[in-house]
Amino acid sequence: MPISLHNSLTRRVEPFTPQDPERVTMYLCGPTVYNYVHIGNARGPVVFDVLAKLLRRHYPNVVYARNITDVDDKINAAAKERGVGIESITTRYAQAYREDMATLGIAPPDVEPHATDHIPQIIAMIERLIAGGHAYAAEGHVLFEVDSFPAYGALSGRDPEELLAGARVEVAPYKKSPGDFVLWKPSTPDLPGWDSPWGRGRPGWHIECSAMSEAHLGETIDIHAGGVDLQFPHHENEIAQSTCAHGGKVFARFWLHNGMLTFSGRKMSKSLGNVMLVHELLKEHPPEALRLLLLRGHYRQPLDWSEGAIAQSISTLDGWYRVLRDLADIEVDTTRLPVPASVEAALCDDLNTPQALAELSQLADAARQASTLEAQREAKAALLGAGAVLGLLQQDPEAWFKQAGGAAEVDEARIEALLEERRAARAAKDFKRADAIREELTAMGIAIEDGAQGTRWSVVKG
RNA sequence: GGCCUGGUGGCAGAGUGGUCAUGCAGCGGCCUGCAAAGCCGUGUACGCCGGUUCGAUUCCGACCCAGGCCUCCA
Repeated sequence: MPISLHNSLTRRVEPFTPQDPERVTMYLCGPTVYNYVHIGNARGPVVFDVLAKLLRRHYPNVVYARNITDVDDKINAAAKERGVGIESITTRYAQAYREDMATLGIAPPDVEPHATDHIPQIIAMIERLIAGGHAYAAEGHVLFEVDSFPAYGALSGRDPEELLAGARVEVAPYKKSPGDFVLWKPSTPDLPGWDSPWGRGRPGWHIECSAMSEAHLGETIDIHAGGVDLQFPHHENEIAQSTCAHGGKVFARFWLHNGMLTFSGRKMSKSLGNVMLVHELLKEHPPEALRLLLLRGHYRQPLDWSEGAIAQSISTLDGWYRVLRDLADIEVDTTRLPVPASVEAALCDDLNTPQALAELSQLADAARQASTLEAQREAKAALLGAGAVLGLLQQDPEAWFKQAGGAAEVDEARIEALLEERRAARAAKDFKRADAIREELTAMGIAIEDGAQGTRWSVVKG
């Protein structure tokens, strides 16, 4: 089934055909590593992880790059504030980012370029831009000359003239035009810097992504993804830089933008101070529920984060894992899981994950009702296959039910002892005692179910 | 002010020019020692006003409201 994706360049859903089916390329703007990331920062990585998984089922070779920005004024500020070196900040938070992403079930990208490993490429690209008349040096800075690129503003639907009128920021005196942006800026001795034709300095933010995607994916890439808040100016600037550095070649054929995560209806952002750190959320909630929550809305729509939504996601996963637990003895070949057609169709339609999740619920119903061994095997494989492409349902059902919400400990021995005592009480028809034990377990945060296969327990998650 | 999204049942959230979204919660029943789970059944949903149409939640226009971007931002 062909994949269709909404392309921000045309504002339409278009059939996706790669430039080279033997090498499909995708780039996602990664984090600036100066602190832990918040859950809003994880939305893009999660939805585009699903896209990467989908693409890999359609094409033999997908190269997915997600960068690490490890040179930035915010990093410098954080290092100074804490009285530590730049590298101790970037190393620490890059590692924390990898861990957070992995815990959310996000597969590592094929390439994870670091900006500081690409300084020669950045300098070379800037030199090309200057040579081509698209950039100029001024007072130790190098600036991109927006007027040299007539298509500037096409992605975000902006008229360059109006942009200048709307500029809220004081315009630096060395700029030829207010819209010009920094490619290279000078560093003082206390700041990280590299020797360059323009003196010791450091790169601007936008040029990093252009240089890194060129280095690893080539001059024209198939898909460039990121949050919609990066559409302007970051992505617009990337297009300007890369197109001009590549003699007018198309930079990215498809631009995908995910909507913002909101909290009480407001964009979750560091500057508003309404952020929920992934690092903190993982202490209290099962990671899979957080991932599911991020996939419950269409990626281009805003999605509101709330405790209630987490609880709903947990309930949903409880239901699905209950089915898988009942089918635990059914053997399926997990190395070749099929993606059910209904789920495939939903995802191929501009990554409609809410629809895919609705289909997953149907598959769970079907699996629950399967009666013959063959039907059960098929239904379980379908459920696991659907889960695999979404990055869900991949753990042992028992592990799901027995894990605490976050880092809390579960005293299994004590639970088993109480359940054994309750079993004896029920056998003796001492229901008063049996119910008292159940209440005790409830107080411990343990729920139980009496079924045909005996009594099962699970941790009540928050 | 400019540009761009979106307003769907108690909540979340897809979708469609004319019979069903789906999930969570609720209600009734079956099952159960009682629960839980499961099963069966259950709800005058599509911001407002016009227009096009045999028929509009779906297309068009105006309006109201919410959110995002306008060089920190996923």
